[in-house]
Amino acid sequence: MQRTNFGDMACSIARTLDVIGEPWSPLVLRDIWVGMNRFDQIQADLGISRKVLTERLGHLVEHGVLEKHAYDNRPRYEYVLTEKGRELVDVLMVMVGWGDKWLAGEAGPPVLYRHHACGEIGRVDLRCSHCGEPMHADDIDVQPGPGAAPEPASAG
Amino acid sequence: MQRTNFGDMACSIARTLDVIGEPWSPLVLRDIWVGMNRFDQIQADLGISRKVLTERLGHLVEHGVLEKHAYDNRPRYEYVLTEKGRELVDVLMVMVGWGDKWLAGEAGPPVLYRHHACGEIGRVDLRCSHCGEPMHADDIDVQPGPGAAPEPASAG
DNA sequence: CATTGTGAGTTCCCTCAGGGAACCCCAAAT
DNA sequence: ATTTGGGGTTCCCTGAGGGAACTCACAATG
Repeated sequence: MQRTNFGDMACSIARTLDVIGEPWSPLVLRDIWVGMNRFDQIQADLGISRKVLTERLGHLVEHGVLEKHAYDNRPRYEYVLTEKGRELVDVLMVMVGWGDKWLAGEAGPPVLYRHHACGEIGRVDLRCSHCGEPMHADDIDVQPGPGAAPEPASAG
Repeated sequence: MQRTNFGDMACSIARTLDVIGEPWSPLVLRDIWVGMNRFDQIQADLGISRKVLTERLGHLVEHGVLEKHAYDNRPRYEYVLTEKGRELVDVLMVMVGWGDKWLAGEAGPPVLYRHHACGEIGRVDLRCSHCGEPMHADDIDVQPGPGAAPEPASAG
């Protein structure tokens, strides 16, 4: 719906929302991430309208997050994550972490992550790329970068 | 448009989207995070309709992400992040990281983060809570957790 | 050959959410 | 008494999402 164009704002959050901010887009991405690569699979899993799914897949392909590959002589396609798309999954993983902690309730988290490197169940943790210490909202100061908007303050 | 209710899905992504998935919500959160705590400030900064801003602030308060505080004898309020809300900012920080890398272009990132712990400009990095090694989409296997849905596989 | 099946969309109508602008309420300040 | 300003409401209009039916290209089947 998003009539306002977020992509033009000098803010990486708004720009990212321009790519996956529309309703259903993150869930479409999730499905493809976990191996549901075909139109009807995703449609059935999410219960999304076919019209909207068509629109979302097109949008994600257009933005280079997905690629559409033919897998048959017939007109059959599957959608796969690009490198850009796989890195976008980072955002989903952090959403899962937050949802698990604050919204899962009694039942506990719906899924668990087994980390290849250590073989254990783990959660994702945010750390500073420079020093490796935890990095959260209160651990940083936000300051203008090279691509900051000229006058009206905006927050990246 | 009679949105499908994401909050009822057995998926922490969908549940998180139920809280901040609506258009504008992440940008409202961002504004409050960087210190724009008042209705008219946010409205002017984002160019959002006042009606929608009212609705979004109410929704975020209702879900415990924001608190509404009177700051005057007059009916004046400011919105502040709760602990739950501050942790939600993690999601925004990762969105910023992705947007900076893939969408910022020539101009470079609109904002920079200075990390209190080390004093340096840093980005946020995802690591395994168990072993501390990098943790991204390809570094994990997803498996059902205690709160998984009974039959239809869901990923989240 | 005609029929059936299937994945991947299109098309159509209906309702409801977002945009925009005007309006309202309350408590200072003048 | 009137103005100002923050914090919303109310109104109408447009357009996006839901849902279901329809289409299209090809393969397999009888």
